[in-house]
Amino acid sequence: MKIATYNVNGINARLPVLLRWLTETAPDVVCLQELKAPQEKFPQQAIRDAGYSAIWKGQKSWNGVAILGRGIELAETRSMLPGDDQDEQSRYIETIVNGISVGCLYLPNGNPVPGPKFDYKLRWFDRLITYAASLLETHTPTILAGDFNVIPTNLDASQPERWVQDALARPESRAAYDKLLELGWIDSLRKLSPTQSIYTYWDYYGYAYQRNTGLRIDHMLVNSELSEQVLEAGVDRHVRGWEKTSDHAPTWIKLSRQFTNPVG
DNA sequence: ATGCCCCAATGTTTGGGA
Repeated sequence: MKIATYNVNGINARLPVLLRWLTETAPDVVCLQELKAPQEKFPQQAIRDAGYSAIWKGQKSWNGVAILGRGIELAETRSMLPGDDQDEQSRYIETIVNGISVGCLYLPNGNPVPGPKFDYKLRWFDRLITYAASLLETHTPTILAGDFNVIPTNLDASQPERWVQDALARPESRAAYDKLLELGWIDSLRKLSPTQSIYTYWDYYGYAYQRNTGLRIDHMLVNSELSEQVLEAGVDRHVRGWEKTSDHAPTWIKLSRQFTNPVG
């Protein structure tokens, strides 16, 4: 079974790239971020025609998250992060599929620092830490996947010095990410590649992809019950080289468990 | 230090991204 996460940077602008990638790699479950579309503008039919059902939480212009399931209907278990009923930004959606709890998240960017956007990022992170701690108590195989907007260590940026003052690498952001790991969440890609520089994002400008000046900011955190089933983890970096592509590349893990759906 | 590029909106630019 393969689970992936992909910040598409506009679901409608990215539809041809998304469909091409789905057809090419046939992931079983896909977490999407940055739909940049209101609820009614999600391209449900095109995705269904490609063999995937979807649940999504849209928002006009910004944010927006979705989960796709290959040949299986998904039941939404949650569509916002607990802890702030006033939060109107669409940044979390969750389902349970094939016995795995799947949380799809788009953490705030937080720039500029300091400022209200950075404060919001840290508050959102605090809510995530609280909720993530409660998830561990269920002992259900669980994954939290998405764009965390955090460069966890200097190994995760090609030019770490450039990001020192940035919300993606600020000590407060890194400390919050570290807190998740201290709770027991496991960074799948880093566990399988402890010393390798792996990037999931490259700037549109400055030929960043061609120069491989990237960041690792999309993460797949698993609990111990799921970690023991992770066989492989990787990034489909070639997708970043396609026409009209996102600035992020799809990131995935392969599990030992079989994906059982009506289609097979 | 700044811009570069790209998206959505109802634009002839702006805000947001990272």
